[in-house]
Amino acid sequence: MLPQVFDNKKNYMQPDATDKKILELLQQNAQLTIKEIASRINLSVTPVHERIRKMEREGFIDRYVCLLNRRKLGKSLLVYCHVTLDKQRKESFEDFNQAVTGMQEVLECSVVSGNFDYMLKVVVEDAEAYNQFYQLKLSALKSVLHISSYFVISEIKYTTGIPVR
Amino acid sequence: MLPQVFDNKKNYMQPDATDKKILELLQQNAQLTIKEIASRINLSVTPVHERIRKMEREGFIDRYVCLLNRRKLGKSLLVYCHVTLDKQRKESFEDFNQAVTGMQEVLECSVVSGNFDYMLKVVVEDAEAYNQFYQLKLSALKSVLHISSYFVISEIKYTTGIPVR
DNA sequence: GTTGAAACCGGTTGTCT
DNA sequence: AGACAACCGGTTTCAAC
Repeated sequence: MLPQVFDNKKNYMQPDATDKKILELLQQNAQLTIKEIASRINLSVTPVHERIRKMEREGFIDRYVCLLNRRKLGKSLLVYCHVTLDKQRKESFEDFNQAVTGMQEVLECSVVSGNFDYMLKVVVEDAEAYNQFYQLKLSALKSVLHISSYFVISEIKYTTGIPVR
Repeated sequence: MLPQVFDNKKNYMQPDATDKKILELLQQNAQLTIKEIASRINLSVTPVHERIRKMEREGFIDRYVCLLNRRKLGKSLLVYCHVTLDKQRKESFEDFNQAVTGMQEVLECSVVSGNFDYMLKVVVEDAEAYNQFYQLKLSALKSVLHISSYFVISEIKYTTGIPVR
């Protein structure tokens, strides 16, 4: 008998071609009924249902959300920021991570390679609201040394769907 | 009687506080049943149902999607790119917009203010896959003059939920 | 993997307040 | 505009193939 470490194939399960088709459809429209998905990929409802549940259990499907129209809700301004931290302070990164996680205006925040430390994506009402955010929240953090702001003039493409082929 | 241009309040309908609570919940978890939402905001199912349908009709709710775990699906590398176009060529922007819209690796693409023209968010398998994308797809476009790539080392925050308060 | 059936539950609609 | 109840359709589970 093989030692346990070699006996766990099921933990490394990967979606097959059929699973990937299902994921593609759900990434575009999570409201599709199982019935509808089944008919599009020429299967019956039972296996489609089982595949979806399995992928949810295994963590391939993170969660289901609705996407709102930010303009309609008055959040017309999108800004990408480059942030550089003060490396002198040992706890800068932890402090900044925690602060940013709590800011509703910040949709995305990543540590990046290059001549600055963080890339942020920020959503606010307008230029004045961004000024408030910039002055009172972001640059107010002790860990922040420098910020560059890039205002979005036109959104060409936005999708949450990752390639699954 | 008022001229027609003043007689269209319904076209400028905005969500009230109850609507916004519903949107907040659906942004976090679109699988919540109407029943569950109703109980959380102390209403019965009928008004919740009507409010959701209205916001879908009016375009406040764009669509419902499922979010996948990109690492589990082998797309481990996230890259932000700054792209500068060749302004000599009149049709550069249209060409670039169209090309990028068709690239599955590009999740986000925006025209920005500043010392470059576009901000892109790209998802690929690994460094080698990014090299392929960079060499064969992005820098292969005639309209592209310059590209700077910023590799994501650590994703601190990612949400699709915009602030609705 | 398929079919069919059955139980269940949520969405949907109409009526009433 | 909200509550209540009845109906309909999809989900979920099961058995048998």
